[in-house]
Amino acid sequence: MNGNFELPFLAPGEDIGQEADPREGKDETNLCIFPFALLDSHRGSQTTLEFQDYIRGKNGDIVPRRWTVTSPEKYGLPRPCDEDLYIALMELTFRTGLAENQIYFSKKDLLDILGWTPGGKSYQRLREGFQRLQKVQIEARKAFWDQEAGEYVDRDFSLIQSVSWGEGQGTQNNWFKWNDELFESFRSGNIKFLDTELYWSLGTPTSRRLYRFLDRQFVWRDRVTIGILRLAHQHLGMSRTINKPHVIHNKLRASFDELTASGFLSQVWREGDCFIFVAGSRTVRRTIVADPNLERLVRIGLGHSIAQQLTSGLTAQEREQLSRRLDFFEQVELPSKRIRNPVGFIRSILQGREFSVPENWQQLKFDDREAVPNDSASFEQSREQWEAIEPSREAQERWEQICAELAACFDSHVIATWLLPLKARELSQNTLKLVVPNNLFLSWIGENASLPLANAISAVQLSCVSFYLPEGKEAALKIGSTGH
DNA sequence: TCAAATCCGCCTTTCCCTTA
DNA sequence: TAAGGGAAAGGCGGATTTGA
Repeated sequence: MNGNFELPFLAPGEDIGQEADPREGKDETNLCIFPFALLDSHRGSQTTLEFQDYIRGKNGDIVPRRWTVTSPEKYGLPRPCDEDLYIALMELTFRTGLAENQIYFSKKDLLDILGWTPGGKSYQRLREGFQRLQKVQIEARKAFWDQEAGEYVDRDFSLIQSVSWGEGQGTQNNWFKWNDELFESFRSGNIKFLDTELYWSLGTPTSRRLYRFLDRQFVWRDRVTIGILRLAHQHLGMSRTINKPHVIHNKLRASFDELTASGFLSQVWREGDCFIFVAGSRTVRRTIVADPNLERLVRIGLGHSIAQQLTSGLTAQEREQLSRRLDFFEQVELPSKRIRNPVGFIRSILQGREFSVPENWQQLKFDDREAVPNDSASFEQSREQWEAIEPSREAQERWEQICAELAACFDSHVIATWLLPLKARELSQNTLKLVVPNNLFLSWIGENASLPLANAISAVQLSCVSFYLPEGKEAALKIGSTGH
């Protein structure tokens, strides 16, 4: 299940039935690595920003990754306040569960999220911010991972495609549309959680950008070592004229203190020309969740904290039932019924703990797919065999390590949906034996994850992963380490 | 009628750049 | 390495307009 479903259209201003949780934000995974805005509004005349770092390419070669941001002189480059606007727009967008690319808003709501006082120049800043996000062009060279091609690819895009700035109040005439490619990237799962309560509490643009960058890095490790100049110039966007490590260190001291005081960092120190950051207790690793249902609920549109609250305390059996209930909702109810308020619908299911689904609905649904058995008896048999498989503890821990490595390539819901459910049966002779629930998983892994998986296997020093079906039959797919 | 939206002006803050 | 100047944006509060 990849959650690839459409939600019914919501009219402007229509209540989506979700309790807004404005502190649950999202960030596009590429936009937190390289900046798209000035760090300092005082460099207003600048119309180009260039950033570069290096990644390991398809064949293990070191490939330069370039990120060029340009803007017409008339509008200028996005400013720090425009970056805040982007975070606020992401909050708004994900409150509607990615239902539509056309997002309606009230100016007052946006100002509330941004924490700007309604009045003064706030409305003007808002309007100009939209214009700059619309006019900015990003040329990303080898910065986007293409799952189909299995390599990093080039992308040219703006952030916002169109904006309607109505004169009236409310949400009737005020809307914006994300750039199609960017919106598709959100839908493909190239997004991560952002603790916006922490984000908005940070006092300076530098702290906010450092937080977004490090939060992305902490997704798959606790400690980040990075060259001082590289961090300052390529990822934070500080002026290249500030090129002495001690000067940069002094400028970043306040941000380090702020992030340490907030609990996001536990320690940060300088070793030669590098900074070493250690994640603190507030670094939330939501990208790999123990309960895949949680990610699915968030994707449907529930706020993370609400989803967490409603799924906490479920027994293993109830979690399994909920998973099947969500399958039924996504595959049968949503396409066939006119559910006006899917978020409210799902909440009522969770609150009532009513997870039952009609008998044999999977048979009807799965009959269309060659990947699963096409009679209910063999389907049931296969499911029983799958449930009877006891993972080996050592092998399972190794598999979770591999999944953690893959967080650099795939987003949470992808890992939670397609990879974490696999059961690691055995680890012998440096080979990990994994059992997949059905052929659908095999074909997905073969098509989308072969290369990243090979890299991850190499990173945890294994030589090979082989796959088995629940009935014990070995699959043709086998992935070996790329390494050394 | 009242909340939302807009306009305006003044003071504060931020940060690059220069100089000692 | 630190301090000060300067330029530009941000913050804030009050007055006014708009529209449901």
